[in-house]
Amino acid sequence: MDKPDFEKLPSLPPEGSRGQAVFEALRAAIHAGHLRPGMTMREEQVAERFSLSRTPVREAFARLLGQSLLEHGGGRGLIVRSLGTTEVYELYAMREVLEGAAAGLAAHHAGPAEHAALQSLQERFSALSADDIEEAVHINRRFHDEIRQAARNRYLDGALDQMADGIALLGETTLSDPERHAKAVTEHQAILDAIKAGDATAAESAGRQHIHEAFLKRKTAFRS
Amino acid sequence: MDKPDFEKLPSLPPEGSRGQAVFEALRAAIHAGHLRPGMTMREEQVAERFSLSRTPVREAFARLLGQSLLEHGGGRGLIVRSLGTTEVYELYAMREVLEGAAAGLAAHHAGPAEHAALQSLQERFSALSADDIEEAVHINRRFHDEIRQAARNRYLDGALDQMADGIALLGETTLSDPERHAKAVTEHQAILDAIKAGDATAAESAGRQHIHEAFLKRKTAFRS
DNA sequence: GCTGCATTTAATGTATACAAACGGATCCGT
DNA sequence: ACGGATCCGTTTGTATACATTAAATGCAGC
Repeated sequence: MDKPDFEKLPSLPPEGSRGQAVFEALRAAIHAGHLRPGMTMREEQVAERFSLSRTPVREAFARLLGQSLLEHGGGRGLIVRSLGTTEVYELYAMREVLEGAAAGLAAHHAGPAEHAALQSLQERFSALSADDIEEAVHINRRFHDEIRQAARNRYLDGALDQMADGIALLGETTLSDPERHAKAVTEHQAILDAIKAGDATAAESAGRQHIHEAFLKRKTAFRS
Repeated sequence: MDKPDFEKLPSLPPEGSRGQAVFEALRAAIHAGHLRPGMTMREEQVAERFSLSRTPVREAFARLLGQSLLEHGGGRGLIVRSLGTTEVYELYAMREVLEGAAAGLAAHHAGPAEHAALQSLQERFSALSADDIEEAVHINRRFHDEIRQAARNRYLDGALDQMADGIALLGETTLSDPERHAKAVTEHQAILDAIKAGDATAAESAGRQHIHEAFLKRKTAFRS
């Protein structure tokens, strides 16, 4: 249970209340990998780091606990959750469903502007060299975000946010493998084609398949 | 923006911290219909009602805000969220997906004991007289809960909880109509048959269809 | 009589002080 | 030396007091 490197934590966004700002900062830190599963934090530590009192920190912790990003560590602070193999399986099973649903809904609702945006992202994604992992992750995220927006469903949005939190806890991306990147390009193309054709059933199927492939890749990474 | 009848609020469960207790009490009050959309609450009001300070109440509010059950009412307290027609559409679209997924996963994972439990609930549900709405709602909920448990996916669980919160905000059940009850019996039977047969595809389809029918019923109720 | 601004007021946001609960270490008894 | 109970320190849980902010109100000017 090592301690996080608080120096690297992002500073607080000035918008909104401090409590919400702390919440977002910690969530961002987990997503950025600065806070990793197993790390422990005390309320006072975080409060000092951000030059605040414990009160807004507690508020942030309450929300993070509610989203299962943190858990009580008995006497010794709060712990960044780590996912067991069962949970990873469940996470990907759910993500298959949700990304499938997002693609399906996007096929219904996406307009020409969104088709073009997706097309552009897809072209940039496929043109990337295999070693530029950071950019690949970035564009991949924007591609999926665009689909999510086109789906126009705030509940789906919320559920996908939960998925993103879970994936963040897992750490390393599956896109680090060049072979996986190449496959992802093909899978994205299938999703995009179905969305442009307005074929919800095909889009849903392609979306599910895409996550399923990522899951298979993730599973092999486990055993190594 | 009337004020809630705080007298009818359930008392605090003794387990856990007071903050969590308040959270659950308020959530239960919304589900029970004692707190209805548009009602406003101030921190101090709730604190007095439960003989607490504002601190644990704030913690509860933070979580309720995180789950979009409450929203800031500007200067005048917090407001129980009310759903616009767009959100209702989105809610049911998402619920179709999730209940479908639950049925599909249940078809994979459910064992004989769960088949029997579902069968029993289905028989009790179909035997109900048309005017016993309260019991119908109760058994209906247990039926869906049983499927959810059989699905064995905690992320799906969380997402369905969100759906339940949203439905609670809508108020009246669609089961109040005798005709709807009869249809629901048939639809439940289709889900049950598919689960018992281990046919995930059919189960998912039946689950979606069931929610879709409820949605159609809900839409007609709007216009009245 | 209406509009705009200043004032007032009531609510939330934050800080600090205190209480309770939990773990860990130590000391006693066997 | 080993087991157990107790003491102590640390950390969270709660209460209260203070700061801040945003809406409501009243007044003045037009």
